Amino acid sequence: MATGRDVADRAGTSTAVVSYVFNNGPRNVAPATRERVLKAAAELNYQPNALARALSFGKTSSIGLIVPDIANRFFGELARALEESAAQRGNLLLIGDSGLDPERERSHISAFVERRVDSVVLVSVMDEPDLTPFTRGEVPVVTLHPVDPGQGVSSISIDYVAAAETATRHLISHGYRSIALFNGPGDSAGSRQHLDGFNAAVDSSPETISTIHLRSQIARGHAAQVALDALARTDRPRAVYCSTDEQAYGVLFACNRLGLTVPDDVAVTGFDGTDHSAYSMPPLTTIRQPVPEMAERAIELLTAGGLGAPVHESAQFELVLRESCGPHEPSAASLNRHSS
Amino acid sequence: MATGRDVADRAGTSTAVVSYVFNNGPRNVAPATRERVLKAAAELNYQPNALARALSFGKTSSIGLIVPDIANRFFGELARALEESAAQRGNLLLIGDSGLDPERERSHISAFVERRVDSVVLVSVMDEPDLTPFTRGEVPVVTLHPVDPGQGVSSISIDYVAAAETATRHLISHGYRSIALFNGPGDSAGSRQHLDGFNAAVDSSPETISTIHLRSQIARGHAAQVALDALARTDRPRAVYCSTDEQAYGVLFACNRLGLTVPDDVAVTGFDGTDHSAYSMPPLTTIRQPVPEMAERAIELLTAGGLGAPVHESAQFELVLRESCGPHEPSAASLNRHSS
DNA sequence: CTGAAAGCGCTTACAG
DNA sequence: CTGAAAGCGCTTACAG
Repeated sequence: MATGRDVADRAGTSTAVVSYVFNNGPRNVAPATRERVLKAAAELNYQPNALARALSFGKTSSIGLIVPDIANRFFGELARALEESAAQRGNLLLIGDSGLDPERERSHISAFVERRVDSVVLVSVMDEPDLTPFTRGEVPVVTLHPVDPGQGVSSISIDYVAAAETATRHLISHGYRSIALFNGPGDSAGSRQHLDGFNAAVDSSPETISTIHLRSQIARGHAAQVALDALARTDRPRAVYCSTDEQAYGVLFACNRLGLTVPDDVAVTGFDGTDHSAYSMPPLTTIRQPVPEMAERAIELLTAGGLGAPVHESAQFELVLRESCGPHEPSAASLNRHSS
Repeated sequence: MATGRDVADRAGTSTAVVSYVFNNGPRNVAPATRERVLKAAAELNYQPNALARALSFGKTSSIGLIVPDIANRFFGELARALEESAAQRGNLLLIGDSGLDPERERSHISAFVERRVDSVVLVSVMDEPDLTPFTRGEVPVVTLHPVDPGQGVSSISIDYVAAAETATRHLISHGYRSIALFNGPGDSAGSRQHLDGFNAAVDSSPETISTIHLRSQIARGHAAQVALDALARTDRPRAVYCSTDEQAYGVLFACNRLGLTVPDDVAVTGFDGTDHSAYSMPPLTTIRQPVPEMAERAIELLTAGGLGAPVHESAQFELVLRESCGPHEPSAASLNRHSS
């Protein structure tokens, strides 16, 4: 591939001038010279080497994104939004998929710092990811979930506990007295937050609510299996709070297989609120995370320059009322928006 | 951040030696010296700069992937599979999302060649993407859809026409005589292939089949809208062949809204066959693309070294029989991936 | 086994 | 307005 040297030679000038014209600065170039350079570059199909540029310039104009599972719609929508916001500021978004594997996440973290991305957006698969490669590499990061303030990185996230409580309360307000918490796998910080919010709603209810706890992987198929078992029992719950939309789809599927009608036999709520939640059968009542806003804000923080003191911002979730919980009153709809 | 120079100084040696120990070659290093280097590196949190490394080494060990829409499950699964295959060979997969925008695709293409990825996997949003940046940058590329052989790049893809014909034939074999082709937007090469396969099946049928042509964006919501209009009519088709699973989900949703039962009132086939197709209501009969195999093969070609003559390989699709077309015979059922 | 030096392809003060 | 030169942080023949 042609280099700046080749272009300079052909244009009868120096590499400095080639650089000046390709960067519109920092020095002026005589119009005639600029023409010659452009012409030579075109003839040689010159494509500046971004590696060399970044090395001497000290910036790669790229932002890394690490997500647990890129095939999950929520992260797909997130990547799309981030990419858009990054592109608007002239940054390239590099997406790394951990495939739900901590080891792969770690390897992406070091790959990104070694490649000197300017900053990174992280959604970790771990409770306490090792962020030191970032901090000692001085690369600013914002996580999109709560993070220990001692880690020295920023975060933007909704209040999961409050959101879980809101959704559970909604179920209770429908009169359901037997509710399942359908949580994620393992004992992660995330699943604890769902549990806390769920319990808060149950405990503060004047009525007695009977609860059961179910868990499954996030994958739809696995959730369906677990739901199939749990809902086949005669003492099945009247409603189920799901910690992700994916799991809710699995529950919906299981109900359908068992001949159970949603919401008449079983009510269901989801969590995340990607646009597909409007097209499930029935459409899903769910907690919507404000993905575009979170993405925009994350990129804003990251491109604002320097790593100032870490900030921890909270984003507003929204309980989106649809059909999976039963009919709701018009007034209830507006009441339930923007809680917390 | 610490550099190799810093490490060398602290270890009382040269940068060459630092390089030798971090790369295990190409020269040997005395055990004692290696220890000192490792120790110094650890103390300084040394992270080799991959930019500089790539610049002098002439390889970035990274593969670019460009997809039309990363939020689409099919591309999500593809990215996951590619990432896996790439990682196994010590390569980082960089994912670029075009967001269905030709301009963004172009910008990713140049971004990737400027950053000197070693090779790229492309799924274009265009019929005839401009591949010259790749060819003149000498970066090997494989597209995952048919491509003009004159372009000088490789491709791996299923035979869309044959697949479309297979699915349509299946619909006809169920006895449906009024079939809609639910195609993608615009007059792309892709939609023409679906049309050709569809027509081939219809034309070769001994029975007369009445057909109508519908089109929508790939997005589920848009497909649902179009289906809602088309299926509300009294002369609605008895079956609909969809060019993607996403559109099929939209059709399923529309049927549900209209009180139509699938497959009793309307039969539906999808295309792509991501794992979610097993969990729609009802589970979707669809054409499955062998994503893991295609991904593995693509990475294999790309990492085999050098850009030999472009190859054009065809992958095997599979008609996965489920419930959205009506009951099928046991013999056919052996193809059924999911049973309930 | 180890080091000084050139080179990868850019950018940018510094002189002219 | 333009060029020679140093520097970004590595790797790797080439000498010792």
